[in-house]
Amino acid sequence: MKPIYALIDCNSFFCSCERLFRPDLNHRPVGVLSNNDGCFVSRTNELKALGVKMGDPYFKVKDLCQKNNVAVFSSNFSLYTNISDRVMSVLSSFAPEMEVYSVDEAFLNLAGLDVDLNKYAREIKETVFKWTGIPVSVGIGPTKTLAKIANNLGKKSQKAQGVVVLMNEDHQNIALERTEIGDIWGIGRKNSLKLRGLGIRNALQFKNYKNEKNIQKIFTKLGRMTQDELRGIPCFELNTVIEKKKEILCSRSFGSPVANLQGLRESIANYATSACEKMRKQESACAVIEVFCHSDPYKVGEQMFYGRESYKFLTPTMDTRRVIKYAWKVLDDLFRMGVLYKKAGIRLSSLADNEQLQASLFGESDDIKSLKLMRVIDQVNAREGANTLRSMACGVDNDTWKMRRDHLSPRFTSGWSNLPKCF
DNA sequence: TCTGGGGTCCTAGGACCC
DNA sequence: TCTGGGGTCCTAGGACCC
Repeated sequence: MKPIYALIDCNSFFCSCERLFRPDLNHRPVGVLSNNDGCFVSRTNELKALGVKMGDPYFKVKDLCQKNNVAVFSSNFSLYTNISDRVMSVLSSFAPEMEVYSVDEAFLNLAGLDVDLNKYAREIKETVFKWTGIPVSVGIGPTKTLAKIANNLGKKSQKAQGVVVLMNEDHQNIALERTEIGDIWGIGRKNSLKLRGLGIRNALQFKNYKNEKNIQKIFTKLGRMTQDELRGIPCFELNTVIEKKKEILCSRSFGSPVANLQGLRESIANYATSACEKMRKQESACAVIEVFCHSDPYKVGEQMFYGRESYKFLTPTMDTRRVIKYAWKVLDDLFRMGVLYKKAGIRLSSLADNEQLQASLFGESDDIKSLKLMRVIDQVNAREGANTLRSMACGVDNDTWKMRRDHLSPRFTSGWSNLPKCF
């Protein structure tokens, strides 16, 4: 049976989450900042109308925001994932198959359902809003890429009211003509420039471009598949099983620059700790770690320093202590006196299922005791709160490298003391 | 003063093997 | 002296996504 994809996308998701607990913000422009209060990662329509773009650094538009009474928030991911779970749970009742594509998007396969697609899409939208308070848009098409395009149009068009169905080719062609080449899912900045070089400006022209070999050559297999998807030929399937991550990365920019090795070591120990926690949660162990640190790439007139190096374990490990120990060795090699570091991070890769753990004849390996210890630490931290138990390597009371979150909303859904009060 | 973080996939090219 | 060629695996780097 041919698939019928519905893409459901939450409107201005992070902002909508903030508004849930602050209905007074419903008609005010709202924006949510990235970590470190760096740049905008979510904007409501009112904020977009003021000309603030995705990724705009906050400091550049601070005045504009103040003048226009914009409500600005630091990102509060525990709140957003909590709300996301609720939205996904509602969505899952509308089709037998669902792929959670990101924190604010999901694909459903509606094939085989005996419904009027337009009506059903509206029902999905209204139900999610009624049960969670989050506004969503729904786009429907025979391929994921067309569903994405339908969804985008639904968001933009007043008439559509957040719902667009693109199941017949005439409608598809009209939609594709209105879609700029860079707005197609999978066509980014670089590739849209190259396509413009071929005289292709919108999605319809891309669909009708006949030299497929050329497309394959310039834009690789993914570009070719995207072209077929525009033609209604499904190339990307629904991924209904949640797969284990193939690599786990944890990195942060520092609140203020770090010049000493101790500060870097503490930050890396913290990032390693949270990366390892994630890794154990999916029952994996890593064979390779990579540590990186660099200075501020935006500082003009200063030499940019970028260091990265990896370490390969003889046997995969899931022991935070072992990861920190070798991450520090790598870091000590990377460290240069006199560099002002702006960001550091660690990547765990070559992840294997932890059942495959085996003792090494040479060197260290995880033993039963260390596995048990890690389990206990994870359990305690799950119950008592993150970082209740942690390595001394993570440091105490050293705030220099920590990130800034000056506009954080209360933890409405994850801290009793922050429950909204009604009196 | 102030510019995010966490992922995936694809390809090219080198190393290595027979 | 003559110095192949195909397959596989790994890695780095690029591009993309949200």
